[in-house]
Amino acid sequence: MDSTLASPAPHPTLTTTPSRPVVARFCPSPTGTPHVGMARTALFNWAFARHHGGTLVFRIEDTDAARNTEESYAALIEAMRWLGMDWDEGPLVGGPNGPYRQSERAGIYRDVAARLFAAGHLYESYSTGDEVTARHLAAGRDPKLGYDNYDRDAPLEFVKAAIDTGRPAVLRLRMPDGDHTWTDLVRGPITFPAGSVPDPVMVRGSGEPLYTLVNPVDDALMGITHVLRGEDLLPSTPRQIALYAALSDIGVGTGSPEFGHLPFVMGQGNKKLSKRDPESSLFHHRDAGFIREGMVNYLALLGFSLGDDREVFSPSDLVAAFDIHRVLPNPARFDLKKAESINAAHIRLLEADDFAERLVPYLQATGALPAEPSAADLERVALAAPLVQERSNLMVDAATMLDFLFTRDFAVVPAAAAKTLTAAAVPVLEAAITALAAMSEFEPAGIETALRTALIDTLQLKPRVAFAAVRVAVTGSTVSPPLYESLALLGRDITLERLGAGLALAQTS
RNA sequence: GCCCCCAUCGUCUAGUGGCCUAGGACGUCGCCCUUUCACGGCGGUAACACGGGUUCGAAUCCCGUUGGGGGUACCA
Repeated sequence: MDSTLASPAPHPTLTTTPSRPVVARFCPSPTGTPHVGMARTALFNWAFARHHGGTLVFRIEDTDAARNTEESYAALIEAMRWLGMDWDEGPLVGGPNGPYRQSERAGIYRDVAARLFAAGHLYESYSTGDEVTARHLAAGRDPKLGYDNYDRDAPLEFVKAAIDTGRPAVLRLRMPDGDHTWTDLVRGPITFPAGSVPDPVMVRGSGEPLYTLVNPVDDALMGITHVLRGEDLLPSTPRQIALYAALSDIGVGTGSPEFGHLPFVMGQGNKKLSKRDPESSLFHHRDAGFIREGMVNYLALLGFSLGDDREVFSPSDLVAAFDIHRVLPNPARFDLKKAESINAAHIRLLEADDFAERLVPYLQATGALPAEPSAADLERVALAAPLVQERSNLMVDAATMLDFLFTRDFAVVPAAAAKTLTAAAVPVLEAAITALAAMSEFEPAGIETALRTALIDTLQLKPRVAFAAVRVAVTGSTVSPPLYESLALLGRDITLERLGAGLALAQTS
């Protein structure tokens, strides 16, 4: 479904610097299970890099040893692979600027921090939060104001007293004077007024570097040209830009990348999709039956559109059309209904054998298929899959509808039995059994003829009444794939057996 | 409190001053097709937050208000 798209005019900064190839990055922290908002951020970086023929760096920000786990690191990789997003530098593939896990880069940060300090960009700060507040109060300022930059030129006695008590110093970045301004790729010009950004802490008293230092240092060292990230990081941009300038000054990197702040992905109400919410879990949706094309497509629609009225598109369509300047600045709600509808469209687009193949794990998850299905099992899946491909929004819908064909402990859904397998169904099932038992060859067209003759013509029943009883008795549910094909696939023996059991149920109702 | 961001149908969006009595999709409602469920088809419902400007003309530009969100850490 690739198609040629009229490309909108590229942004000036992207066309006037062709000598600077795009290097984007995706740098999650391995905490918890992959989040749909995180996946959307990864997707936009991936699409951006691929659209511009650039490089995608995948970096793991695991400096917080207390919160990071190997398990979620593995989940991150799995998520990227499932969605089909490849990377040019990072875990598993390596690259010229490794290592790509921050936990393995401690020496680099120590070195850079020392040089920044030596050059005067970082300074030692001894003030505690209480002291800062006390100074604000004494000066008649709002005590909620942030750090007051006091230690830039703290009196010698203050410093000596602090050292005497054994209090360690943190290292702060000396922010430049004047307004802090940049042109955001999705929001346009943004300005933080002079004095509104206090000198931020870069290195803890313990000597450990903070995210505020580590993230820009790696971006500089890895040659990142474009940073696309969540809008929660927007207020931290001024201090990052200041850091890039300081880094550039000591010979690390070549200045600031461009920034684009992506809108939040919201849940119900006006809240960010929380990590506690199952709807936020990428794998939850995969297990529920989203296919990667559907998930990628829906995620792309959260803040982006092609501009025409086309909403169903492939990952390669996305790459071809992606334009960071078309990304909307306002938050988008994750709407499961819409997501499922997009997913359904992609399921229908699948080749029949591809769909059958992807169905296997879902049939295994329900227990319909064994862990190692036989060739006959797979053959049966291939024959049955086309019956449900068009009627499934999610892969589990398909697996659920097909369960009656595979299950060994068949049982009619109680609600369906109560509704359909009543006394009125007795003559219907009796006639169906007689008609089907008399058939010579058990195939769909013949089954249709036999049932229509016996039930519609002879018993003078409405089709919806006649077939409902047969459907429930044989498939266990009022909802099923097309009836004649289903019976044929099940085979005559099992069909008659289930009709007999259904008849017994109806007689005792 | 202070700083920043955001604002078109319930939801995602199209829309970059006239093509807009605002288009599409999801949802929802009704009808058609139909052995169930889907698919498909037809039709309905429903929005430019508010107030001022600028302009011959504003959903589109500017200002303000209101509302929502984020930040304000020796978390990331």
